[in-house]
Amino acid sequence: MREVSETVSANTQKRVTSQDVAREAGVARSTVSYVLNRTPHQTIPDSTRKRVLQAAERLGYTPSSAARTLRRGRSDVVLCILRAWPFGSAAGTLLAELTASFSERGLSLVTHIEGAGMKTPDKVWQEISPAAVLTYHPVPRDTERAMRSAGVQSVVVLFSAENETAGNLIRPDGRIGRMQAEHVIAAGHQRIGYAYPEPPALQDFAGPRLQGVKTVCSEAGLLPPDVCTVPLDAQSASNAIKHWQSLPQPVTAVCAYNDEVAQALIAGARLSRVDIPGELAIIGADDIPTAALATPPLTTIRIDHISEARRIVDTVTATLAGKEPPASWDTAELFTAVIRESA
Amino acid sequence: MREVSETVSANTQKRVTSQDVAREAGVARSTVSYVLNRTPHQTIPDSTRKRVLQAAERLGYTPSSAARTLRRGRSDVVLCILRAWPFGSAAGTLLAELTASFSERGLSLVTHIEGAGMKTPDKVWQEISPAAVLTYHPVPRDTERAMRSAGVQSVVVLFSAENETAGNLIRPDGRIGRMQAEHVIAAGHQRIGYAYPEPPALQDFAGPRLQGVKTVCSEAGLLPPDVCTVPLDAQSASNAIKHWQSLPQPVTAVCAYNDEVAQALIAGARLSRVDIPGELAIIGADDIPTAALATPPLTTIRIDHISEARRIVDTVTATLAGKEPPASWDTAELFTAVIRESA
DNA sequence: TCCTGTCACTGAATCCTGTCAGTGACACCA
DNA sequence: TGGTGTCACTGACAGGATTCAGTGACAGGA
Repeated sequence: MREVSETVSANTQKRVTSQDVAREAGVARSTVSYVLNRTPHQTIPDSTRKRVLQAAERLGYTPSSAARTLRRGRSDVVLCILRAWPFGSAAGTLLAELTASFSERGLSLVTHIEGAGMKTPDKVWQEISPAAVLTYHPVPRDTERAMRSAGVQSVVVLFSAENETAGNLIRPDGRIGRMQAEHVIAAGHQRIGYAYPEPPALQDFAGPRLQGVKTVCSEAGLLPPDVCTVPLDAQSASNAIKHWQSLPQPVTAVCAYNDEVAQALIAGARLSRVDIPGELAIIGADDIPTAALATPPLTTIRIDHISEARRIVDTVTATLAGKEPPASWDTAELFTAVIRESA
Repeated sequence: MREVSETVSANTQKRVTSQDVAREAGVARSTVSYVLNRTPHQTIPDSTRKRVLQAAERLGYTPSSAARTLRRGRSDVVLCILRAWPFGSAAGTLLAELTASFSERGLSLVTHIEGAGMKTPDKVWQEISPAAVLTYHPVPRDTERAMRSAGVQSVVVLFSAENETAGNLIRPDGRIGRMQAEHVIAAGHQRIGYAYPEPPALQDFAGPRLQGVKTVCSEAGLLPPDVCTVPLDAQSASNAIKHWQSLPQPVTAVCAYNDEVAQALIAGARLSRVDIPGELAIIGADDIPTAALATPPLTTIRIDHISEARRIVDTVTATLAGKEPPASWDTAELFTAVIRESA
């Protein structure tokens, strides 16, 4: 009883507004606003400024983001929408880097992970009217229009074959496939396999990587890579390996979509007593923390999330300022081959 | 030149307001509001309702979240604040489950991953005035007060020794440690080691788990577990294993903070040619996707993120409704031991 | 002395929505 | 015929911050 009423009264507490601060400092609301926002071309003597600042501090004033957003027509929030794909620690580090870079520009980043089995694609963007939306998957034309008319100024699609229009920033993941293939071909392998991930949500990522491998194979005059979908369990991986070894011209090196798939392959190889890298070379991608801990340690392609984040932030801020976003990626600093023992 | 001006004009496009919809449908603005919100006790004939709905559709009307939030005094957004710890796929699945559960209750979840090396702890919560804030780390008293006075109605701390006050929901991770220890003791082990994670951000999680192991050891009349901090590389893990084996009464089973640490131990064991589970049993926690793929497959404690999400959502919605949140967790359905080969 | 310009500040309009208090029109009952 | 009640809808205000267009006081120049 008592606790309930306490909770209620706590909820009922009035908000401290700039009006209250103005009263406390003995000035008009507008003056408070000018002081707090350091509005240019408004001359405020230090004495007044200090009075206002102290009053705000004393009352614990927090400006209402809703009111400010309403007035200014846009917020300082950037929304990143992620599909509920099984993402690993790579996403975590990228998000942390993005947050840091955006906050240097006065923007704050929030992420929305789409729900698992949701009926309607939800519309968080209309709940928080962000200044910009970032997605890692294609956005339908009319959804984009709806976002725009809801006040979103910049919609940046990070991955998608479809949305390759101006303002969008497609990470050149084909380059990852290229580097994988180049590495194993340089090591003397002549027939290459590709381990494709199972979850459909990963399509947009896997497609370009596979394409890179294909391109290199054809440039080198080799047969195209033999593609197997490899779910994350040892038995399936073992089957894939058997398939590759039973081909007329057997596969001796496999490029895996990412390090998790690569680790599945390692587990599968152990099951069928196939030696890695002796009988089969395996190269992963992403360089997740456990890649170095595998048996044998995984050769992989590392993605530099710091420079990735920087480029994304540059694009968004340019678009918000109405400028033309900068050109494309500096691939050289984005991807690095990490050579360990598996290939 | 042309492109810039196009961008600008695109930005300048007017927002479609409920006023526009009203004009289009030939009714008053309030009527539009009543129709769109299905306000109870307002009788609107179907003909008018349809006219309004169609007008809204035709104009592509999206209500301004800022104005609505301003008016109602609170938004329907729940903000989850995460430290930039190196989180794995466990966090991803939990977040997806949370999103789905919240959206059933009409709330949308966004996540803020705190930046890597940021000077001031940033204040996203005052950028989006959420209805509730969820954190996985302790919140200072005055920060909580500031949130409350900024309109946040419910602050729920999911993990913390300090914030064990009403309304907070502390996941009983001690139970995970208990289950790990009980499993290896039941298998006959007499001396237990604990592999503690290195990143300081993981303290709040690791502490309770370790405590659970300690409790079980003392209940069973064994020596307390020997604790080593194990960074995620094979060499460090190998050193830890050597240390455990050199003790007067050597450790024969290790409980690892999580599966990643456990995988590091496996890699370390391979380096020093220690057989698992023959010479050393290892049990992890979290059951991440690669746990089943390790060599040998990892015995671990799985966390049921679906029931975890449900409980969290129940707590938040109860608090928002002014009711007393439900009692504590149903541990039995939350954690399950997954027995594989490593212990 | 009068005019102009800067300083320091204020009043009011604006952004868009939710909601309360009405208001005609019409039906129903006595 | 007069009174009551529901229906279907409208007008106006509130919510908090930003910002434009002033305004009174004072200094400086002619």
